[in-house]
Amino acid sequence: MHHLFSQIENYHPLSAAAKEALQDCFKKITLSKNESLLNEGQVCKQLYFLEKGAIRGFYNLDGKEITHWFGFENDFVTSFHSFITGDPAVENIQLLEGCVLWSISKEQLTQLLDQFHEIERLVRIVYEKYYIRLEERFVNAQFKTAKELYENLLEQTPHILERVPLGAVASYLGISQETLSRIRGQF
Amino acid sequence: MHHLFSQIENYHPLSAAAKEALQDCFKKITLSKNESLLNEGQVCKQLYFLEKGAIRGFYNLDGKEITHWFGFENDFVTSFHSFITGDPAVENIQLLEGCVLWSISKEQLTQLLDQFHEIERLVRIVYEKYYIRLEERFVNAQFKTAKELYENLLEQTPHILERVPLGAVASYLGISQETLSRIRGQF
DNA sequence: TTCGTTTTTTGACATTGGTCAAAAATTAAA
DNA sequence: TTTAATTTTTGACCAATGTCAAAAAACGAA
Repeated sequence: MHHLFSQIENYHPLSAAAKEALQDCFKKITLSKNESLLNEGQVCKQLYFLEKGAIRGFYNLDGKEITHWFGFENDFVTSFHSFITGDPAVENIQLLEGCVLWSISKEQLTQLLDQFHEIERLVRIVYEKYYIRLEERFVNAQFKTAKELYENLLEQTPHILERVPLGAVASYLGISQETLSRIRGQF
Repeated sequence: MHHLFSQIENYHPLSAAAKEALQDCFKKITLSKNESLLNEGQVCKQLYFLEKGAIRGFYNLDGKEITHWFGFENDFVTSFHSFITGDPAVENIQLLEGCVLWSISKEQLTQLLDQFHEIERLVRIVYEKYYIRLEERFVNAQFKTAKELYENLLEQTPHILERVPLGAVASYLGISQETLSRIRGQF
């Protein structure tokens, strides 16, 4: 809990009242490797904070699993589209390692957003960071060769290569596993 | 102004007080084709609402202009990274057509966010929509052939093809202009 | 440890899409 | 109009990367 709040206050400091209200909502969850947080077709009603472990989001395309994001320590994790719109998710969320998570429901969060301007602000600021992150990833992806993508990954997020099976990394980069394996062999 | 507010209230309804405060901040701007809203290296201090016209954001890569987004009627437009972080922008914003815009400064917006919880909420909700849009574009882009990208564009945003020079569309899709031209010839 | 499963690597080959250069078509300006 | 500038198309060629199949390596469970 401590950890969660120190991260939250990294984004935006909160009053004691807001903190208390948040504390009452977040529930601790411990799950082990390969378990699922969400399966496609389900509506994602929870937002998670990942205290420890690794997670991936993936969808199915022509019988292949395409991993389109990873979550690690201190990431907020959810199936964003589904969480916001209430539509069934097209993606699955699965643990790559045993994880410690904190969970809050959309309902609870909605109430807190009504009650506390400062929590609305917190969320707004979190969104800004995540938007920028996504934008950077997007711009970085286009017009790069497979080799450049690999080098970027090595530089910017080497932990992904250390903690995630190669197949998932390849689809994350948008290249085939064979190509990634060959590139990697060159180093 | 009318128009701007009817769009804003589409995202989130506002009290009379909040509306008034917003009205005092937004300034109308009219610019003509090929003019720039922002050049790379400048800090983007304005958020724009595009009432009429078309805009593109592009950056330079190996001497080529890569258009990575378009703005059309009813879009909010800014160099997001720069606007949020205060860093110099890596991108340029240029008019593809004569435009009518409404402009608000970051300073003004920050004040309004302090004063009105409901404006903070408005912004939060706008972010959600734009995040989802970007996410969809990203997922749609990866693992598609050039032809599929073109077909998607035809289906989902045909106005882009009608109002934007081919070179800009090609880089937006992440393919070469020649390839786009050839694909287009097949139809 | 050993067997079976999963993951990663390697090889051969096909294909998409990039590049460069020039021609054609379109648009804008004089 | 006529000319100049810009945009789009076409052709020839080639490099990067995907696919399929099989071998090798790594991992896990009994």
